[in-house]
Amino acid sequence: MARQLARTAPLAAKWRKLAEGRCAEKGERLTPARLAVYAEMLARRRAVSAYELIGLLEKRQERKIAPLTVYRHLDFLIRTGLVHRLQSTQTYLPCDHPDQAHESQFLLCSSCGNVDEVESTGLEALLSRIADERGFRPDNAVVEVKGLCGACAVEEQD
Amino acid sequence: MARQLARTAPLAAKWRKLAEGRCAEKGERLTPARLAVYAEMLARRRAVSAYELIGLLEKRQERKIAPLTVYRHLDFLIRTGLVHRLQSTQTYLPCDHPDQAHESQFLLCSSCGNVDEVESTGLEALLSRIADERGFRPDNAVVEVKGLCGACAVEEQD
DNA sequence: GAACGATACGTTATATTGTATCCTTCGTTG
DNA sequence: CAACGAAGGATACAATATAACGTATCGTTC
Repeated sequence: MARQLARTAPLAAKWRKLAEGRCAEKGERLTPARLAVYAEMLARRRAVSAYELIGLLEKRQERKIAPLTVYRHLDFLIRTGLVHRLQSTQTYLPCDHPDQAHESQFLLCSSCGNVDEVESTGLEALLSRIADERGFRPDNAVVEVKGLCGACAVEEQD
Repeated sequence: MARQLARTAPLAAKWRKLAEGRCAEKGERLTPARLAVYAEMLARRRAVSAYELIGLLEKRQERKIAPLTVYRHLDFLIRTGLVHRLQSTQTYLPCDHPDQAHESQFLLCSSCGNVDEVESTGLEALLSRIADERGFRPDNAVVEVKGLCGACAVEEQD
């Protein structure tokens, strides 16, 4: 197992602490395999598909990894709020707001692929109100805006 | 071709007119095959997956239909605003607001599967503002709220 | 109406994303 | 350490979506 640990992407203490904290809160176990997947995602800091992630992990660990394995780890990471799934691109992104669990909204740049995670309580409130008016009891909301990020919008003007 | 037309789901004049109007606006062609897919979707009036739709069409037309065919028709229907794609369930739903093109938000019931299409200009405005504050130039927004519809929420109380 | 370009359609194969099943391993707890 | 439940692994497969290529159809222009 020491070998496997040695082949995990470097993980800043900040993120490790965060993961430990979340697991403690939710009564989940933070295993090396789970941590390895999280570390790999943090090493990229961008949205990756599940299969991209498999490739990255296989390369780092020099062994085959079954899709199901990664999907289970992703489930875990999403359950604990450490990772978000972007529905409109079927990709996964480590949460960028370590402070506390929350609902997020995302701005996806269709040019450079960058994703900006934002948190608007105003938007959440409005969504709640809209649901409420229709007798709908909301559980969770997917809000993903596609467009051009600031940098790419500027470039395009030229 | 008469055979194929005969095996198209019935399509109320209202929806046919709508499709014709949208095509005229956008310079698209409204072919029998496209209309058949639209009619099939309207006959269900609920969100269906692409492969469900293939099955329905194959049954009605008594012949094999390649996935790509249906995906192309779906592209067309989405382009013309006649159909929405629900990102969080990878399903497709005929638009329920025939008046004019628009951005929609969706309330998806996780119990009965019903989808309520709503249109909130307030929400759109807020999303624009959030994007604008970050220099993001929005193109289109995915807003999909999962939860329990009124009817299912009541049932669950028992 | 013949020729042409653009759009739509069909077929085959394949890529991508995600699950089912079954068994093994690990960690805790008594 | 025995027993139990959670986590991990292997194999197979299901579901969703696209690539590449050729053919047919439509609309225009001559």
